[in-house]
Amino acid sequence: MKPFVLIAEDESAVSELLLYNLQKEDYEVAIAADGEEALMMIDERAPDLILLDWMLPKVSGIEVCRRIRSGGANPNMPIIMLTARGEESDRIRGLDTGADDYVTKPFSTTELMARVRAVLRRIRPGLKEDKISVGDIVIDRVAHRVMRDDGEIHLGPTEFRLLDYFMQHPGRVFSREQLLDTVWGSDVYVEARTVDVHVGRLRKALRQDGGEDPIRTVRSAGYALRGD
Amino acid sequence: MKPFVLIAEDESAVSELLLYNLQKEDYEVAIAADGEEALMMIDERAPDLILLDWMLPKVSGIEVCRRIRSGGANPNMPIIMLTARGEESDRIRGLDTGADDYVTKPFSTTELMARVRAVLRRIRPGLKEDKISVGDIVIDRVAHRVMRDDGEIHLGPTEFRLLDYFMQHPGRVFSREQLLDTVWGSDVYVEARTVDVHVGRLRKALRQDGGEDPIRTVRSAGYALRGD
DNA sequence: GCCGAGTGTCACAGAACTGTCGCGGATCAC
DNA sequence: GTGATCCGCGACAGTTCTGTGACACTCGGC
Repeated sequence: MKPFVLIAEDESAVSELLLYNLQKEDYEVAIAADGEEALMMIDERAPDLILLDWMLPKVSGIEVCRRIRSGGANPNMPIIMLTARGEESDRIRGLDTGADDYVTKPFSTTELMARVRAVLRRIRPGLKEDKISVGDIVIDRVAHRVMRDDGEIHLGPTEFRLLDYFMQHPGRVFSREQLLDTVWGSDVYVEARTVDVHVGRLRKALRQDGGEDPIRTVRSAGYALRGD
Repeated sequence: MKPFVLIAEDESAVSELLLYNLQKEDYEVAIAADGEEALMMIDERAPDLILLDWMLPKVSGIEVCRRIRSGGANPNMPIIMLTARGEESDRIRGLDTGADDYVTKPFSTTELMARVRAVLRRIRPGLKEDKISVGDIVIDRVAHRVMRDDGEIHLGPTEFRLLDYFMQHPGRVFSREQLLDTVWGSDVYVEARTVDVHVGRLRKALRQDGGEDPIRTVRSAGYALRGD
C-alpha cells in the first residue's frame, strides 16, 4: 500500500515540482490548489501526510491545520507546513498550530523528501523494511546482501539497486526509461539498452544456483519481477 | 533487545534532532508530541527511558512525571527532564518530581547521549555489555582488550573503536561517512579514504594468528563485519 | 631533545564494475 | 513466409573503487 500524500499549494510551479519528486519516490499524490479543495480532499481521501502551504486562497493553511487538529476524521494527521522565508517565521514557531514539521521556501527537495520519509516512518513504522522477500529471494538492504535458497548471491552495486527496486514493486512492469530514472538517477545519461545488459547480469547472478529466472521480459514495454 | 526510548517533546526541531541521534546510537525511538499522547504510549509500549519536556501541551511534563511515579505500570521508569534554561530551573531541582536527571535546553547532544547511556546502564545493567563476541572475536571494552582464538590482539585506539562499533552491529554495512561520523566524531574533518587505511590495519591485526578476514568490503557502499 | 606509537594523506597497481557495440536468434505485423 | 523490431549475450575498452606500502607529522613519556 503506497502512502498517499496531499499537496495543498496554489503555486503550480511548486506543486508540480513536489508532485514529480514524490511520485518518483513512489508515493501516491494529489494536489489541492486552495484551502477549500484541500479540506474536501482531506475529508474524502484521508491522506497519510499533507504538505500544506501557509498561505492558501479561500481558506488559509493555518486555518486548514487548525480544523484538522480540532476534530474531523483524524486529528493526528501528519502535516508539514510550507512557508515563505521570513513570512511570519518567528510567530509560526511560537504558534501552536500543531504542524509536525516546518519547511521554509525555497527548500531543497532532497531535504523535504527526507522529512517526508521521517514523518511517515514515525507514523507508519515498517514502511521501508530492512528486509524484503519475494518468492525465494531475500534482499537485506542493511547488510547489503542477497540470498536465494539460503545461498548468498553476489551483486554489483547497480544490479543490487536494480533488484532492490524490482522487489519493492513485484509484478509491476518498468520501462527502460523508468528504470534509468530511478535506479541510475535522472541526471545521468546512458543508453536505454544498457538496462538490458544489467538485467542480463542480474539474471545470470540469480540463476547461479540453478534457480528459475525471476525476471519477466515484456516485449516493447520493459521488465518486471515475477510477483508471488 | 534494543532499549526503547520515548521522546515527549512538542517542538519538532528538538524531537527530530533527538530522534536522529538516538537512532544513530541504535535505540528504538518513538515521539509523543503532547502529554496525553505521552501517557498513552507509556502505558501501551512501556519505554525503557523517557526524555520528557517540562512544558508540554495538554498535559504538562511535570504532571506526566507525577502520574508515572504515583502508580501505573512501572513507577520506577527512568525519566530525563528537558527544561528551557531559566525556566523555573531553580525550583525544578527543588521539586521532588522524581526525574532521574535534568538537562537544560539548549543542550549538547553528546552530553545528553552520555546521560541517556548512564541512566540506562544504571537501570538495566548489562545493557551495553562489557564484553561482546562475534564469531571467534571477543572484545572487552573495560579491559580494552581484544581476543581471537584465545590469543590477544593488540589494536591502536582508533582500530579499537572501529572494531567496537562494528561489533555492536554485526552484518550491517556502514559507509565511510557514517564511520567517520561515529568512530571519529562528527566534528573532525578527515578524508573518507582514511577509513580504508584503518580498516586495512584492523584487518591486518585480526589476521595475525592466521584467522579469516572478518570484515566484508561492499563496493561503493562501505564495510561490514561478517555477521554470525 | 629523542623515541616510539599512532595517525592522516598520498600514489600506484590491481581488481571490480560499467557502458557500448555487434551479432544472432526470437517475436511480431502483414 | 518475410521483413522489421526487439532482445539476450559475449566481448571489450574505459572508468571507478579498493588495498597497501611509504612517508611525514603529532604527541606523550622520559
